[in-house]
Amino acid sequence: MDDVQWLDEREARAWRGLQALQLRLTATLSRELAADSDLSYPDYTVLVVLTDQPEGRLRAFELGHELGWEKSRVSHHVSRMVERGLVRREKCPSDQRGAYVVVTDTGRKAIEAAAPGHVAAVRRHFVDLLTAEQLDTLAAITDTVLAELDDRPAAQRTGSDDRPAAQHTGIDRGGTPA
Amino acid sequence: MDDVQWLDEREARAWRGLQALQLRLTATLSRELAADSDLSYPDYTVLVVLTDQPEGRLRAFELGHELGWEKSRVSHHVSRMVERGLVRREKCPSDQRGAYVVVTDTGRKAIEAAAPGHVAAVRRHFVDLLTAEQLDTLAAITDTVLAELDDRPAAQRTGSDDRPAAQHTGIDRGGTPA
DNA sequence: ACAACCTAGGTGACGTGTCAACTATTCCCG
DNA sequence: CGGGAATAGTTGACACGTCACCTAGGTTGT
Repeated sequence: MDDVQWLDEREARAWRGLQALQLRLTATLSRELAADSDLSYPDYTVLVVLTDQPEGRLRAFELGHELGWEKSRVSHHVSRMVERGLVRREKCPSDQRGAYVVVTDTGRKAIEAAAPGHVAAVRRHFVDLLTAEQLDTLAAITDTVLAELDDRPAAQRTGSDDRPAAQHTGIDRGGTPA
Repeated sequence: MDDVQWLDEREARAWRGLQALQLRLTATLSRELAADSDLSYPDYTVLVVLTDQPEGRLRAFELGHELGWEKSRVSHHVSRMVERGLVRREKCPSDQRGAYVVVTDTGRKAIEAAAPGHVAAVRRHFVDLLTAEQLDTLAAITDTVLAELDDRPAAQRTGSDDRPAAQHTGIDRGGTPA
């Protein structure tokens, strides 16, 4: 039974590194975000997507699609955010099943206050440490892997099966923060 | 107040990609692992580290150190694994505060059964999709970023502050599974 | 029109993680 | 030796995520 192809040294280094990176980097970023704002990291990503919309609103399934979240995760997290006044739900006139998630003024203020610090943290701990070539290679890697994952639909994700697009920390320079 | 350095296109692509990758890849791997074994992904990583030890045992803080986990996470997770018979706790004779975490026969059988499939999944969804150059670049990236994170100790981690080493899926070819 | 099916969303239970606080031991230094 | 500081580990409260399941509303085909 032992014709298993274990990872060789090069493969293991990359794989272990990726896992450690994920663990430590997201922990650090979410801790720093929590320390100087009232937002958790998931809160932040939701608000980024919503404030990117012209009306500050999105159907729940579209939000889930942007974030790559399952619908139940969207629902649970939106409920928590509603309790804290960051977003509110509105019913959808054209589809009686539907629900809009709308950013409130409180939510807008919160992300505007948090964004500069968070982007700085992303730079400090990640982006600014890498060369342009490394960034491009990383993007190529993620494209490859995500493309393969999208072939196999992978359980109940909201929306159809192209990969999530948002989750940024603010792309454009000089627009609204996030 | 708007002298914030937002991310440019190249930076945003890499950063978004990394986040999406992390989300989708870990979700897929842990779902597949759960589907064809009785182990969660955290269970698996704990058992990998323990079964790498000659005696199948490690002090709790060493385990946390290997995994990059905080001590309370170690404690909580070990408690859950004890309930399911995968590991047990033993007291440490040389340090009265201490506790060993020891893999049980059940635990050993579980990881031996799970490892081949999991390694195959890591290959299928990740390692085998990338070139040697991409793997090396990725390892370089993670080394750089983790080195920076280790400078700023980052809250209560178990043990000292060099970065976690294990979390592999089996490095050597032909050794024990894991 | 009607049944079968699909889609949008919510819910409850439960596993997972973090933080803060606490106990118990050990270390270290005057 | 004695007392403060560091270390090892646990615990409880709570945020986060997933799964399985449920409801209700739309869609499609005959």
